[in-house]
Amino acid sequence: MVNYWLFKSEPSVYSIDDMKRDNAIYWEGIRNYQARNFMRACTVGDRVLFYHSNAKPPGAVGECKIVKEAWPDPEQFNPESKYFDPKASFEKPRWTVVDIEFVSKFDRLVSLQEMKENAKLAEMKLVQKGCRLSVMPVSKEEFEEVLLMGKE
DNA sequence: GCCAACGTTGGC
DNA sequence: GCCAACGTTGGC
Repeated sequence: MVNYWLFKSEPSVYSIDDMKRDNAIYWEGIRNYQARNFMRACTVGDRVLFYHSNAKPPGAVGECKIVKEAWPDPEQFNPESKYFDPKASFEKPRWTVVDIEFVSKFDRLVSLQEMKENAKLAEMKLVQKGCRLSVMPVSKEEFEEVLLMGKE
């Protein structure tokens, strides 16, 4: 079964254009348990909305897919990394990454405001107040609606 | 740059 | 286990 997700990234740190250039990466640096647990539920072939947060304007900009399921985030073991976690060990890793691959960049950005204004997306986690999750599930219908909004 | 909404930490 | 203090996220 295919699941649908939304991954947030700050474009000043890593944008959809970086994603397009690199083609496939592991999604490093998630340090929130809820987001981590969603990543652990990702399966190969799941579809991902790529979202620009802290941007002007914030919004969905493209599509990716899961190509490798959860494995330990190597950054947690690296003292030089800003994602280093002294409480993590090889025996007991705390944090997880998944590998994603670029699928497409939207013709146009689908802004957060547009998504809030679309009645079909009223139940979407993203548009609900106080949602700061950087990895979150999306329904099939919501995913397809956002894809449609990103065309033309 | 501000600040609301959370999540995490650590003293007790 | 409570909760105050602190840190982070992310829209505006």
